[in-house]
Amino acid sequence: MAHTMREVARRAGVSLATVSRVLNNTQYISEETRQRVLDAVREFNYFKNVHARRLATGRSDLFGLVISEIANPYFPEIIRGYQAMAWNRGFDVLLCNTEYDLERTKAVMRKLRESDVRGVAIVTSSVDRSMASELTAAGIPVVLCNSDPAGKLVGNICIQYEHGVEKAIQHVVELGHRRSAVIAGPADNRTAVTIKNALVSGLTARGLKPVCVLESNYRVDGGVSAVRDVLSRSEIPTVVFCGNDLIAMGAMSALEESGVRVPDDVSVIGIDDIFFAFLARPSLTTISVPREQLGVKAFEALDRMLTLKRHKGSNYMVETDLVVRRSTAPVRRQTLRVNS
Amino acid sequence: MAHTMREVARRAGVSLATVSRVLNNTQYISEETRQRVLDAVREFNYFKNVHARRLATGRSDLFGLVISEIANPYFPEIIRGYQAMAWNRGFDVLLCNTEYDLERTKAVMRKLRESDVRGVAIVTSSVDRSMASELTAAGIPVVLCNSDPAGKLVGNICIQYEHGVEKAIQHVVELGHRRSAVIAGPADNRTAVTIKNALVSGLTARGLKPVCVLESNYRVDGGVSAVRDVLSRSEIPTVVFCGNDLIAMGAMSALEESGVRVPDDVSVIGIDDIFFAFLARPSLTTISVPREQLGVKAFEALDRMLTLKRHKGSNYMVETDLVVRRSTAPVRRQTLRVNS
DNA sequence: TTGGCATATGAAACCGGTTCCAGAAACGCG
DNA sequence: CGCGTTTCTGGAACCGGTTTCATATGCCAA
Repeated sequence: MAHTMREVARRAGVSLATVSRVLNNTQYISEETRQRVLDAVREFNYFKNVHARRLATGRSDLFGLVISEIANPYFPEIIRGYQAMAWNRGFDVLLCNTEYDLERTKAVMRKLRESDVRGVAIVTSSVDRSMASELTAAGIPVVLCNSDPAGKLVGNICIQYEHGVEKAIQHVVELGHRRSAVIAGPADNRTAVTIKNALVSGLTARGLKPVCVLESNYRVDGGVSAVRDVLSRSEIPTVVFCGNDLIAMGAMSALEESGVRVPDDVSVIGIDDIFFAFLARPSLTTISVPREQLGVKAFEALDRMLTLKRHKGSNYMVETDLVVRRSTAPVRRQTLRVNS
Repeated sequence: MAHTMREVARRAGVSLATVSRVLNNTQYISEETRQRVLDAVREFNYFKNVHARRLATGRSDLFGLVISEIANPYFPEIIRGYQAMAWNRGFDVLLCNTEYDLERTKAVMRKLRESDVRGVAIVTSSVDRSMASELTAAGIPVVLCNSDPAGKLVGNICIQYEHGVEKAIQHVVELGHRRSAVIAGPADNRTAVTIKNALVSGLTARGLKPVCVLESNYRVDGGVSAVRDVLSRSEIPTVVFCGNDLIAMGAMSALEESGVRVPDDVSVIGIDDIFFAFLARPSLTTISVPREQLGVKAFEALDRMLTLKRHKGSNYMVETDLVVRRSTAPVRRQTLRVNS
């Protein structure tokens, strides 16, 4: 077992309280005593026990971050932004993934409460507000993503897909496209629905009403099978809007596999601008979401709620934008022929 | 503030100890008392405080995992494997990233000690053994990756690159290649050096001595600039071995940009088989590393050391294999011409 | 009837820190 | 010189649980 503060105190010939004061830089401590204590600390290679400290202070220097799965390339930048903020302020991050599983999500909420974290950012829409209320009920501030407006102990960060979507539509209109398709994310996902609606209404408003709107999972294989579906129909679109970049990559693969060239025959647009979007071939035109900034904002939102005496949350927003790469091109006039 | 066990005890009309017993399923407790306590718990929506529990038991139900950066696509699967093991056994994971920064790394080690985690897996070679010794000195078992042989409180998991490398070389030999190049990872990275040596000696042994061996960072841009270097030389290789998949992707980009076709003119081989390797165009031939399994093994190694009375660590290994995709092809006879 | 054991519960010590309160020493000022 | 401050330190309560030890009851065998 490691050394305790008592041992250090005894070694330095001072009281427990004094050691604590030296280590926390509080109160008046004579330079001489400080040195004696620090020497003893060094000698024992002493470390404070976080758990004891947390218990004693009643505060936990921990912030929670809830994502759905680490393997999803959407999250890394969010984590990084959030974690950087926390670390810089001397806090730690408890990273939890729901794995899209309800039981697991409940366990996560429980864990967060037990650890009495100072605040929790939930950046996946696989957790709905009612689950979060368990945290707020315990007085823990929460910030959500694309959820309902903020309230007591609840902040909300809205990703403004509209602007990016608008620019994307503008882009394809300029390229002369007339027939579009939408491959949205899962229908039970708040964000996916928001995006789908933004796309469909935006396209319709510009006279580009999609020839089909499909639902899919948020993974590559979802994009693959959705494209097969699209290609099996009578009317083939010249541009496909995808609910995220993974779907878009699956879509591109499947298109190429069927002998449809991207972007010559069909243009593809994704959402998120994940790290690999620019490495795809052709590199992916996509609506970028400032994810690192999202992580930063999420932390700030929590920090703010904690300092305010009335723990009223606020609404924040982050903007999206279009990143034009090589997966979009002008329409070709002739009709498309698809391989068997 | 949340409710405490004392309040629950008072509400249920029992003692503190009894509540603890009910909640931990220890000792003899009458069914009637149990129910009364559970009712009170439900009524207050009571949660135990982890910190208090940890302090009281002296154990921390936490395992540490040290990586270099979350944004690196090498890590997600490792994290997932490790975390899954921990969760299934009722443990939590404290995820720490060094960001390749020495100060930060020290802070991480400190943090891990303070949190008195049960064990730590260090799966990045940016942390050397001497840093880890701070943990073992405190009696915390550690498992490393591609490090020195195991010892007291130290386990080691070796990724057997040799087999995968051997198969990769076999593969390119069969394709008729004669001139190779190696773009290795950073020279100050243990693993990168191991791989480089395996490649160079393997290639040399098969009469394919590389025309050049470059060092690079482990990122895409590293691959890009390394390829520029390669192409500026008099002798152009027909196959390029890369230290990881990101380098390989950068290499492919840079090659295509210079008008060199992959795999027609030059074949490219990566290492790791990250998620995006199969999405690259052309899809990347690569030496796969079973990363999820690595995470699982790392946890098992720690678990084992903890149960053994003598905390002697063991050596483990995980195998690599070649995944042939589209970035490798038979050599073409004619000489390659490079764009300006 | 009594001794012994299993069952059920409470009182209190303890984990390793923080912090309040009090007291001592040193200092400044009238 | 005496008194109020400021500086420095120790004692002890406390955070919220776990766990040991002691006690009480019920039951069965001797």
